[in-house]
Amino acid sequence: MSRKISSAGIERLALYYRYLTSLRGSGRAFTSSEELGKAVGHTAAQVRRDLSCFGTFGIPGKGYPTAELEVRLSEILGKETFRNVVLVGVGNLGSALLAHKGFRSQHYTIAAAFDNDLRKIGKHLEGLEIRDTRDMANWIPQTGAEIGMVSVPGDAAQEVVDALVSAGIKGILNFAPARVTVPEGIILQHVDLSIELDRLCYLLEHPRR
Amino acid sequence: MSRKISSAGIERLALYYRYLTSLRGSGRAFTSSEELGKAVGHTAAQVRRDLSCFGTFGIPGKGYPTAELEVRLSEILGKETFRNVVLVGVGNLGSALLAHKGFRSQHYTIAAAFDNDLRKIGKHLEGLEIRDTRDMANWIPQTGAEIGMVSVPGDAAQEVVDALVSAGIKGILNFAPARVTVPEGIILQHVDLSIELDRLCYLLEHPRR
DNA sequence: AGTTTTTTGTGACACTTGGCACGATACCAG
DNA sequence: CTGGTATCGTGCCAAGTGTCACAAAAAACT
Repeated sequence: MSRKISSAGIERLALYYRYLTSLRGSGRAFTSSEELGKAVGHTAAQVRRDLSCFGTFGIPGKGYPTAELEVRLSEILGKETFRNVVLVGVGNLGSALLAHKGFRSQHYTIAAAFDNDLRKIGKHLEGLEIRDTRDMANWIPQTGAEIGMVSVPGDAAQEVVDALVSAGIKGILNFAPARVTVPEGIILQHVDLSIELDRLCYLLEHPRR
Repeated sequence: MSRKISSAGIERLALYYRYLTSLRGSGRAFTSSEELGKAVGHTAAQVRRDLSCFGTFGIPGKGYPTAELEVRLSEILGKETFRNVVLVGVGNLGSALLAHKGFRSQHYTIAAAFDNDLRKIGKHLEGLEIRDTRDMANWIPQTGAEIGMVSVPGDAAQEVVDALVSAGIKGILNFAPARVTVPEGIILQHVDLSIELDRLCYLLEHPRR
């Protein structure tokens, strides 16, 4: 067994988990790789390969026990408990992230929000006081957050990321339209809206096969 | 020459383009694969490989002419002209997308916005009247938009996507936390915020290498 | 109990993708 | 005009990723 899971595989795991939670109330005790595959748009073999990276919980002839698999996936994905996240940049996108209901159902809580705009600092949004970015080093450690979401203008991104790292943040989700660098050991993921559109356009105009 | 560009490669092209536009005012007439690579966090060889998919515009010993390369990339990415996009779902995230300044600078215009909430329909946001989702079939063709962004709750996503396809939309950027299916020939891309966080968490807890 | 059915886990394979290294090519200096 | 230097384009290779197909195992049925 045991191949290393790919980055795309992690995404699939999260999708399997989401499907299992949606199944939770239905009384279904078992599901199959085929069903899981259909639910997330991949082949049954892909599902089995992904799951096999973490041991064998399937029962030949029967499938996967839904409850058990859900628990196991929540462990693998680190969702056994709620997880605090901090947000920097309370503009349009940042506000939307603050208000986003989906995070909570996925066991994420935004524990602090920061901005450098004096007109925003001190205001409350979604029950959270917006604080000065210069206070990040003080506040972030108290929250226990290891993850930071960055939604500031592109030219402020590197500076903010550096400050987050100094404050002890270990993983960063960067929504700013700028490529930034982080020290060794810090995990960085980009979510770049314009570039997603660009990719879509390219694929529209250059049909594959 | 000429290998097919990968999906990740398209993203890199968009980054090269972004870097070149940032260079525009600087008077630099040439750049090199090494410089481009450094700017977007990849190797020089990667840059050359990506660009070589579309012909040879580099000059050995000198590099790439910035102005010419920028034009060529804008053609490849379909950015010669502004492009209309429609938005469905004017909740938190949808509003943020409407207000997002970055789209305009990347030659995208949101030409219509739809929602099914009667309290929102008819209101104006960012100079755009929010219309009833049931009118999509009438309005979308007039906009000439080929791309739709979907930011509705997960359980409404498939329905909305189907309606967009019926209205002639060819490419869909789906922000809803649900996997949807589209007919052959329609391009679909997912941007799933919770799953990006999940991936980050996984990578935090399972250091690679 | 034995046979059939279902579904898993995985070895093998094919394909994709990124990196290296080197020949080719254009500019530049003398 | 000739040699030197910088940089490109690309053949080749190595690593990573998804698919297929099949043996093995559990369950269901008679």
